[in-house]
Amino acid sequence: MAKGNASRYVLLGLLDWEPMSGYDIKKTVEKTIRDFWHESYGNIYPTLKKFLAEGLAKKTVERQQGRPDRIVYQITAAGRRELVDWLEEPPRPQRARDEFLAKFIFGYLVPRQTNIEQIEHYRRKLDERLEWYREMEALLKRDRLQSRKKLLEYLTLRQGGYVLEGHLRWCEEALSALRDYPDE
Amino acid sequence: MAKGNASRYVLLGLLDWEPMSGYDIKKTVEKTIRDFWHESYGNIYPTLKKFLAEGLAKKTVERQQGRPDRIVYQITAAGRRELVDWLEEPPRPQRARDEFLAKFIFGYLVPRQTNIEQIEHYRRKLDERLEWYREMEALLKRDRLQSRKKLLEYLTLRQGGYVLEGHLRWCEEALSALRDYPDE
DNA sequence: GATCGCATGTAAGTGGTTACATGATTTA
DNA sequence: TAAATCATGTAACCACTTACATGCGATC
Repeated sequence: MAKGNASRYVLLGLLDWEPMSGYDIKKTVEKTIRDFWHESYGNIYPTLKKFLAEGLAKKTVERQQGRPDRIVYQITAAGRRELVDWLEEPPRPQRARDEFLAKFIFGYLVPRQTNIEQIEHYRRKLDERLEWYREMEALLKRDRLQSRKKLLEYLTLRQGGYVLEGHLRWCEEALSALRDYPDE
Repeated sequence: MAKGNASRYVLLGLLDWEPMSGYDIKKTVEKTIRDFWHESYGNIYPTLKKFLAEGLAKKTVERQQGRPDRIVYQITAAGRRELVDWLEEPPRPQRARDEFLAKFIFGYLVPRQTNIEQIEHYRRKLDERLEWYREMEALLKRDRLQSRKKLLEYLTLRQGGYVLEGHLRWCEEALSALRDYPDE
């Protein structure tokens, strides 16, 4: 039975994409899956060390001049087995925590104008994500038929697109409802 | 400056709705905001005790026959001040972690049929949420014009609706793309 | 001369969850 | 008679995050 620790398996999955250093993992997360995942160095480096101890990955050290050594981790057969075990388990029900909505629902305690400003701020963030999304979509759309791996990458991104669209529509609805609402 | 601990302020917010026991808080979360929030007793009870120590809430004990005492917590002026401070701060950027998508994107390591089954499982969960959503929407739609508090409650729910819709559409797209995909 | 990118790591702290303990009452 | 509801709590554990430390080379 796999551990409940999803982060572990995401790191294993990234190493299955290709051998990487801890630093590379951070970059890769921020470039490719940042819409639904994040990792900190404080989590990455200790986890990679555990992989070595458990035989789920092996390392090779790349000496560099004028730079620290790169420690590149490669997934092992045992690592891939653990990853597959986890992949086959049904995902655990998500326990949501949306800080924006939490603030929003208690927003009757602050002026209406504050509610509006917070949605506008939220929308600007969404616009930034949308820009990133469009670039990624253009990139992935082309080779989505190459392999199931590519198709799954593309579809994963697409979910982000649907959700973004939903959020943006909501912003418009919420803004116009609040602007129309009479002052108390 | 408010602490980074959002859970704390959600509990304070719920106590602002009305005085409640820890048990009530759990029920209220599951009935009204479960689409974007969750709480465990192991978090609720210690937090309520801290509120007492910090003067953010006060308690009254309701004796009952044949049942344990109910300890009802009521927010204080100081508690409301802390809550408002938090509400006025811009929400911190969300650090997403979606376990379903994490499993999905590495799904090329398991049979295509597993990918399909996991989406179907996911969609069934969404259908359950949709049912709950429709009931709640009918309830809240009526009195959304009563007060800004009600309007914000309704709008919060609406975001859930937009996101649900997006997820459901995605399921259809992903299922048909995967069903069409040739076996390797 | 400051900051950014490269690159690795750790120690202390945070913000919880899980599992357990208790026990009467009501419902299936 | 088993399980669910009511009701409170704690102790052990977990999965991280934050802040710090190091240090060279390149860019602004």
